[in-house]
Amino acid sequence: MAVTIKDIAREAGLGTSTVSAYLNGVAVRAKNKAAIEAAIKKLGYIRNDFARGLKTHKSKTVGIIIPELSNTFGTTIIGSVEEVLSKSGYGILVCDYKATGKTQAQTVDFLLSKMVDALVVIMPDSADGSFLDAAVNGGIPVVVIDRLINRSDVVQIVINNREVSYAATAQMLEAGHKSIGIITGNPEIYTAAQRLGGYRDALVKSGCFNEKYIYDGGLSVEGGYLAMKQLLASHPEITGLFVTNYEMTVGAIVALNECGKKIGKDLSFVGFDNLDLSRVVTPRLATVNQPMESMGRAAGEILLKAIAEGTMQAQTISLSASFDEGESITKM
Amino acid sequence: MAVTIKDIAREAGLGTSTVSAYLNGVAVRAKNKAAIEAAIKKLGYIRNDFARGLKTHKSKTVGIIIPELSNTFGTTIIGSVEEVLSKSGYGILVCDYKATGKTQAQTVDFLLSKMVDALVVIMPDSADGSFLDAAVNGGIPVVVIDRLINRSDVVQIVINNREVSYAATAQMLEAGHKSIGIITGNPEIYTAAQRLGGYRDALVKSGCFNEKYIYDGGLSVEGGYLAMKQLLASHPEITGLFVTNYEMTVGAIVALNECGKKIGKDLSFVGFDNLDLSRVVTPRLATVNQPMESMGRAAGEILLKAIAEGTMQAQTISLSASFDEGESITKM
DNA sequence: CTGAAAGCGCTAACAA
DNA sequence: TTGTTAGCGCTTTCAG
Repeated sequence: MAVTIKDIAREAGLGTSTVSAYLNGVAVRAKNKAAIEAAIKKLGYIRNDFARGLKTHKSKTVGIIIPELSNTFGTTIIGSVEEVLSKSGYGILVCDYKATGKTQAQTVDFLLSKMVDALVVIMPDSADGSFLDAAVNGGIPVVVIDRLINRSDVVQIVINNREVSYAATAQMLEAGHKSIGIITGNPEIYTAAQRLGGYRDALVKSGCFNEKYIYDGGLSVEGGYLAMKQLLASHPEITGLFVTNYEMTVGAIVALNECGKKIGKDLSFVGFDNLDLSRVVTPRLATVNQPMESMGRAAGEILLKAIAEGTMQAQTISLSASFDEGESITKM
Repeated sequence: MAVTIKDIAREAGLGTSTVSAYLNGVAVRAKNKAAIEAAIKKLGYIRNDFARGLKTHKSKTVGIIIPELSNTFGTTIIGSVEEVLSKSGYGILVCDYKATGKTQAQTVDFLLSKMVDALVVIMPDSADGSFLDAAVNGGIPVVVIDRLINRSDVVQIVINNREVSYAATAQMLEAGHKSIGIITGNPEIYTAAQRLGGYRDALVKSGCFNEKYIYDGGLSVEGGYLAMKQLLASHPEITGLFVTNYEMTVGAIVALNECGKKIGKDLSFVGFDNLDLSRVVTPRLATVNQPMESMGRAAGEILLKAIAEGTMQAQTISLSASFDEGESITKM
């Protein structure tokens, strides 16, 4: 069928192991090297990684699991993971499971049968980490990003959600706002709970906390939009708002525009993640910004090291998000 | 090492071929089926796709080549390709080559050695399609998306760039604008040339064409930003603007905001791709919208069919982009 | 319907 | 250094 190492060996008048050695960077006599290179070019040889992987039990690919590819935070992370890995010759096998109705566990099995050397899980479904059993039992290093799960045998990378949310909320309090709302996600989700926690801490401390000002935006553009509309209708006294992810921030702003509310003027606003959006809105949005590139790069480097050393130090890494004041918080 | 089909066979007291048959959906005696399933569960068997692929010459993965993962158009396409493919049990191997300094040809080789069953190329570098030689010679079906290349043996999916750009420009002409600028990319790039062409056609036809009103925004946010600033400085007489991709649209709007120019009021504006952005800008942006989901889905379906049939009908498919009037074009 | 056995293309001893 | 050879785990004839 395809041209194999055997064909090259015959063409070059050598044994297969010599060709294999050359292919793997082992020293080969100069004239043989030339002969092999000529044969490879002539026959158009391309290595079969399946045969190699079958032998070596290494695939030089890492699996990436993400709920959906439409999430900008997620794709940004994937990009920086890939950048690090590809420099070492690794490829990434990306699986989104939401749109396909698969579970995380099924996705892990799928990736495992593709012999991935490591796994990156972005935004795991829940704190229950049992879906990673097969991977961990198989000795595959795993890095989880964005949300903590109950496992002490993987590396987890998160941000200081609570602190930065506290800081964002405090900023509005300092500007004199007393009625501050939040649009967040289901509190069973780690990040949503943490971000709500920081918001709550700040408000409770200053005696301004009001349970009624908490809205669930389902982490989606649509949910953020709806939550914003509801908030405007039921609590017009609110003068400050904290929205805790990018998609909901987009939705909330659409709703504000539709209702003719001016950001900064009618409502002080803190959004999440300074992606395309906040660069475009007037006035410039105050935002909490996650260090996505660092998160992805860290994941890639940790995995590369783990693969090379055959072992990985389980740990939880908390990176710091930054707060950009923008111009959307007005003094009362 | 790992648990193999042999272990299952022994555990179930059967031959390996029986287990293999079961695994591949071939009928097996009920009691044997039960025994196999029990053994699989007990031993935690996961199929080794390398061994299978080595035998079958199929990997059930398709390679995706894209310049960079930070491009929203690209990741949206990837998402819908993946959605279609994963429903048939295929995985995607994603390679971005810009950030890693690789060439497209190297990326093709990399993917080929990973035994991908098909290839999707999003936004190829140039019209020179020779980088696909190895893939096509290897009999692998290829779909190219967004930009045409010089090859008659692959499927190419593009949009009606010229027509829709003509329509967008005509819309501003009809509103009474005479001085209409464009921010576009290097005309050596297929889409940039086509979009500029549509713009030019419309303006030439109405006698309003001015070479000086053409700005190169390098297809990037930064480039769009800079081009917008230059345009405002050198040609304040311009009252209408067409920006020909998403990133440059973002950049241009940032620049307008910074300069205190009101969209619609000070400058009529047509952007590209109604992603998060245009939903958020006030007034609602007029945009040319590419059918990204359809493009990705078409690519996935064509490839699935090509793999199943072992042959693919080369063709160029032109899908229609739509034009959304928005509220950013004002009558003069 | 089931079992034995021959490879798929490659790597890694081992011997030369 | 280089050639020979034995598998890696699976599918797939071919008998039974």
